[in-house]
This record gives sequence, C-alpha cells and structure tokens, in this order.
Amino acid sequence: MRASIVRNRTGDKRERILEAAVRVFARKGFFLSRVAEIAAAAGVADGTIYLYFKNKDDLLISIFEDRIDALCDAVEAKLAGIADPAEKLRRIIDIQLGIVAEHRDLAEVLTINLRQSSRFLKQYAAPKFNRYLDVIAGVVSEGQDAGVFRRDVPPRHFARVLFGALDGMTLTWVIGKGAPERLEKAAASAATILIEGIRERTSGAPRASAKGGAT
Amino acid sequence: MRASIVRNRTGDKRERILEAAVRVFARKGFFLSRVAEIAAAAGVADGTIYLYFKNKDDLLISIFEDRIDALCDAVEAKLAGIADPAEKLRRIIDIQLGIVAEHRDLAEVLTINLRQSSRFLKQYAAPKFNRYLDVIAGVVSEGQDAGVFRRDVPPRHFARVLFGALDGMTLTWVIGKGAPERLEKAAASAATILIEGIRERTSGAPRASAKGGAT
DNA sequence: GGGTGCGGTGAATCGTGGTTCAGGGGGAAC
DNA sequence: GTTCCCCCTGAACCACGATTCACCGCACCC
Repeated sequence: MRASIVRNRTGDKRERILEAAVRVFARKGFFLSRVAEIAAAAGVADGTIYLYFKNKDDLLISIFEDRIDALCDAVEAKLAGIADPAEKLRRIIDIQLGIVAEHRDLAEVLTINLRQSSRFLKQYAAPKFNRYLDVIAGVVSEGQDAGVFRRDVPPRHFARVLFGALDGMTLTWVIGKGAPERLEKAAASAATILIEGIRERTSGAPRASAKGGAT
Repeated sequence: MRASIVRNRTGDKRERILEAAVRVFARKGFFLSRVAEIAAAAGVADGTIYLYFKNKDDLLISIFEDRIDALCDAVEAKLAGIADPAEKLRRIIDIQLGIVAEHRDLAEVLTINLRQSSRFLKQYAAPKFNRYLDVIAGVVSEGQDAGVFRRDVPPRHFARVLFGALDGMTLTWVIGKGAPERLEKAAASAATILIEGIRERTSGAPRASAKGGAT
C-alpha cells in the first residue's frame, strides 16, 4: 500500500516521480522523454526511478492505472445525484473537458501518449477505456428506458461517438494552443450536437429540459 | 492514387518503401519500427531508404503528405455532385470510414502514429488536418445558409466533433479486432447522431425551448 | 558508540539501431 | 572492349540512453 494513505517519504517520492513523468511525457511524448529528464524533474537520481517502477514502460502504465481509475470514480460519483439522463450526459462532457482544461499535461498524456504503441494500448489502456465507455453507455440505456433517448442507436456506439468527439476537441485544443475558455465553448457545442442527436423526437413530449447549461 | 504515372524504377521504389513503411508503422508504431525492418519489407537495402528519404522522420512525414492530401482530394471530388448538405455529411462519414475499413494499416498509422510526438503533430499534421476539417466545416456552413442546419453550432466545432467521433470509432475498431461490417454499423449510428444533432428543427416542431438549451 | 539496513545515488555499462560510405554491377555510349 | 555513371547495397560506425550496481549516509536499535 504505497498509496497516499501512507504519508511516509516513500509514497511521497513515488508520487513526485509520477507527476514529473506526466509533465515530461506531456511535453515530449513517451519515446522522446529521457528517464534522466524525468528523474531531474522529480528531483531524484536516475536510479531512484527503478526503486519504484520496473522500467520506463511501467511508469507510463502506472500513470494510467492511477489516474484513469480516479477519473472514472469521480465521474460516477458526480453523476450519482442526477436523475435526468440528458443532464448526465451534459455533466460527463463538462467533467471530462473540465479535467482536461485544468490538467493540460495529464490531458496531453492521455490523449496523445495513449496511442504510442498499439500493443501497449491493447494490453493496458483498453480495459480502463472500456470502463469509461460503459459508464457513458449506461447513461444512454437509462435514457432509452425512460423514453427520452432514441432507441435506434446502440448505447455503446453513442459512447464511442461521445468519447471520440471529446477526445477530438481535446486534441485540437492541445495542438493549437487554445485558451481554456475556447475548450468550454467547444464543450457547449459538443453537448448540443450530441444531446440533440440522441434525444427522442416524440410529438407528445416536448421535454422541458430547460435546465441551464454548463456548470 | 498511384504514383505509378511515372513508371521508372525510381518512383516505383519510393512507393514500395512508403507502402512498406505504412505496414510496419501500423504493426509496431513509429518508434518501435526499425528502419532495417522497413527496408526488408520493401525488399531494398537499408541504405536505399536514405536515397529517397532524408531520415526516418521524413518517412513518416511523407506518408502524411502523400496520403492525406489524396484523401482530401477524394472526399472533395465525391461531394461535388451532391446538393443536400445532410447527404454530404453522410457521405463524408461513409468515405472516411470506408477508407479506414479497407486500408486498415493506413488507418492505424493515421489514427495512432499521428500522435506519436506532439511536436511532429503540431508541425506537420496540423495543417493537413485543418484542411480536412475545413472541408467538413464548409458543408456545415452551406447547410446553415440553406436553413437545414441549426445555427447555434459553429461549423468548425461540428467538424471537430465529427472528426473526433469518427476517429474514436476507428480507434475502438482498430484496437478491438472488429470485422469491417461492425465499423459500418458504427458509421450508421454516428451518422444518425451527428446529422440529427445538427439538423434544424423546423416544421411541426413544438419545441418552444429549442434554441436556448445548451449554451 | 557501533552496527545494521534501507532508501538513495549517479557514473559506467552495454545493447541497440539510425545513418554513413566504400564499394558492386550492369547498362549505355563510344 | 572499355569507360562512365547511376542506382543500389549492407556491414560498420558511433551516439545515445535505459538500466545496473558499487557505494553513501542517515536513522534506528542494541
């Protein structure tokens, strides 16, 4: 249990290395990042990295395992109190892009480094990735059962479209050096398109989802 | 899209190297691919590669320059005869995912290797990428002018959502080993969501709150 | 005070692989 | 037949960077 529950210097140093790795990977990409550089950024010796991680790959993998699960947990927790599926989707969009806007380095690692090697991707990223897609698909199913979402789109497909759309916005935001508020605007557009796209168009129920926009 | 207009062995060999590079990059990713391996796959000597390309990076860059432009040209050509903007969008989706399904290797290079290094990405991929986004955004503008698409979504945003969605579908299709027809089904879902999402709700739509929702 | 162990260090190692370059061969010109 | 030239070859070079490991020094215990 070297998690943050334990406040000894061991856990501390591991975390520092992880954070440094996120920064360095974000700036240069996995393969162009030097272990020595990460060590320097973390303020430890080169060899110290190998006390906490098996090798450079393990460092990248650990970033995923630590961060993505936390992200899924956060999303699930924040959706818990909300009833309206459309509002849930809006929240998912806000949360994901919010995190991205606030932790640009992490965003860059997840968006770009995620795809460094397809082997790595298949082996480690896919399961985590799937967990996230399942969360989204779950919301869509709910909405379909409640009759507010159209049934001719498989929830899983919608999840992929949603995730891809957000990932794409993130990518363009990251490679162009956009300000955070541009990402917010983009998020609003994405929400409009996707939620209107999935909404059931029943003549009888003009859904009063007058619920305000982004929060 | 054959470069084989020029039938001399020079052009031929360059093309062979490019094709081999696509295969190898697709399988292992850029950084894990060995130049020697590409040479072997192309049936040439290691040194021959350097007669046609400045270095390994240049090889990757050349793949983009050669292939993406061709892809844009193809899309523009195929859209020329179509009037209905919604139909154009549907075609864009079909064409992009069609190419992906048919040239899985190329798809993998464009989807995954595209993001190997953000420096590379910013410098070379972004301009090409933008050209493609502009094509999509142009269709959206047309539709807005014609009154069939909603005006509260900037065309450029829609382009990013569309591209991201397709890219996301491609990614999940590539990392899971899906059959081509699964990609087709996914394409249909994406088309439904995105086109319904952008469509102006005109006649018979009893939605008083329509415009305000998402902003 | 002295011993023990553990977290930490960073220079040296060593395999790797991109790139180079000294040469081979064959076709065309003379 | 000889020469020239172009295209190509692939073994060797050498920089580079992940990983190792011999060595510190501090904290704690006897």
